Parts: sequence; structure tokens; C-alpha cells
Amino acid sequence: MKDNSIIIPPQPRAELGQLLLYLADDVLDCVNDALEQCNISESKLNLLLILASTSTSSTPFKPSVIAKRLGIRRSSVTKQLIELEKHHFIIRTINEEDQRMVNVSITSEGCQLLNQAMPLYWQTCTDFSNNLTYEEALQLLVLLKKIKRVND
Amino acid sequence: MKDNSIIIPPQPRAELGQLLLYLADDVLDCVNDALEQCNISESKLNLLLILASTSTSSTPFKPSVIAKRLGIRRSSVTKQLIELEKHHFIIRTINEEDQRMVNVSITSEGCQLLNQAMPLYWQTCTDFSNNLTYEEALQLLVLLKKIKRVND
DNA sequence: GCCCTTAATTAGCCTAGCTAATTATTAGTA
DNA sequence: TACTAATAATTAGCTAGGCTAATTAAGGGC
Repeated sequence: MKDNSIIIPPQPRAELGQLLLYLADDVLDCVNDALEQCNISESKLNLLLILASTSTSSTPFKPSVIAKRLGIRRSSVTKQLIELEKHHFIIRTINEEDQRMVNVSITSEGCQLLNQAMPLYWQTCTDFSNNLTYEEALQLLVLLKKIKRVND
Repeated sequence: MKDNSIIIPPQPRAELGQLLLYLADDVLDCVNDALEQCNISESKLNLLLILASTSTSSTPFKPSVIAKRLGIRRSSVTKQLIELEKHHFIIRTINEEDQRMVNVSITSEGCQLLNQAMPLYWQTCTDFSNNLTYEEALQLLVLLKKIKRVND
């Protein structure tokens, strides 16, 4: 490395990506900090959110489906479920039709937690764009939605 | 929770924040996956990048300064430095003027690694905006820079 | 009834953070 | 000058949240 040109972004798209990367840590930290007062992490909240959306679909969630939704391994889901069950936020019951499977559902305590946590969650999400006008925020939303599509 | 209205974004700014949060995991994973072939993590690369920028400033970096720059604790930096030193990417020497302090500098092996890793890093960063036109990417860059300023 | 597949779990590992306690050195002061 | 404070880095030990590989249990096909 004769000069340090390799460490500066070679073009705007590269700079953009790096900025996204830096922002990534920040937003995760922000949300986790905000949720600390509810004693829940962003990753556990995400799992509960999936379960809470069950009211629309009729069938309860299986660990394997949750894993797919979260983009993590089944064993990681099991770990999280064990913790969440310890705190009575969810219950696991054996599926009667196929006893290899497990039905996971959110409890009323879990719903209570969501009622507590979600306002904080949304407020923190909202505050990220405090430096932007409403129009800018809308613009940004559109652009980020386009980016998101890459990873599907 | 009578309905599940609490789990859907109450307004566009909230949705925007949530999208940033989801994107956060994705971009971190992408970069780490890309860097895997160099056997380096995004977090260790970040540390090396700080050291590599030393050529501009005259004084070598101290662990405490690195910690501040990365926004993590000194003990966490020590851990990373131990690993990086094991692989000969950096060296630590005692500061002669004040022997409580340590000078951290990147080695030629460390520079070699950067030469290998940075093209992959920049390519991955660049690819995040593949779905965007050049003009959209520039727009997005401006907006994200505004957001970034919140956390300073 | 036996074998293969599938679902979940378990065991054990890794990374990268954290706090609290320790060590070594410097600086200030009675 | 010797003692005490403060400062820098490190160490020890913990946690969260991932991972793979191995295990257990149940179902399905022949």
C-alpha cells in the first residue's frame, strides 16, 4: 500500500454503501437501548412481532417457519423460544396432527409486553429521520424500499 | 392487544426507521460474507482502516483513541488488538514518553490484507445500490448523510 | 416392520460486545 | 522525598445471538 487511496470510497455508490454500513450499527444500538427499559432485545421483539401477526393467518407458527422469516437457523430460534418461554411471553405446544411439529403462540403477557415496547420502538424508528423534512423522509422511504429488494 | 394495529408502522417515518433496521442486518451480513474469503470480519477491518489512515496524521494511535473512534470500550479494543496481533496485522509498542500508553500500528501484512480486502469491501458496498439509477444513488447518499448527523 | 426423511432440540463453539477488578506508570502534593 | 490520585491498558469473567453437527422423536413409503 503505497498511498492510502484504497481506504477511501472510490465512487459515490461505494460511499453510499459504507454509510449504510455505519448507520447499521447505529440504528441497531438505538433500538436496543430504547427497548432496554422493557428488558427485551430487538431480536426477541422481532420474533414476538411475527407471532403477533398470527391473528390474521389462522394457523399458528412453527419454529421452522419462524426461522425462515427471521433468516436464521432453527437451532437459533429454539434458543430464543426457550428464553421467551421462560419469561412466559410465548408457549410451545405439540401439534396434534403431526407430533414432530410444535405450535408457538404468544401469551397475554407477550401481548402486554408488545403494548409496552412497540410505542418505544416506533418512536425510535421515527426519530431516525428527525433531521429530514417530511418530503425527504418519503423520498428516502421509496429509495430504501428499492434497495431492500436486492436481498430477497 | 385487541387488534394488531400496534405492530404496523403508524406513519411513514416509522416505516422508514423500521426499514433501516431491517436493512441494518442485511448489509452487515453481506459485508461479513464478502470478507470471509479474506478471513477478516467487518469489525476488525474497521479497526485496521483506522490504523491505515495514520499516514496522514503523524502520531500513531493509542487503544483509547481507537476505542473512541469505534464507539466501543477500551477492553473490547484490547481483545481485538490481541487477535490482530496474533495474525501479525498490527504491532503494539510501549510509548516511550509515557509508558502507560501503547502505540498501535499496522504492519506490512496488515496493509497486504487491506489491499486484498478493500476491493471486495467496496464492491459489496457498491452493490447495495444496484437497483438504483446513478441519480437515485446520489439522492440517497445526501439523505443518509443528513440522517447520520443525528448520532454525533 | 424397517428404513428414510423431517422437525425440533441439544451440545458445544464463536464473535464481539460489556463491566469490574487489576497492574503499571505518571503526576500532584504534604 | 514518599505517598496518594489519576490514568492507560489489560485481564477475568459474563452475555447475546448467531452457527454446525449430533441427537431424539415422529411420520411415510414400501
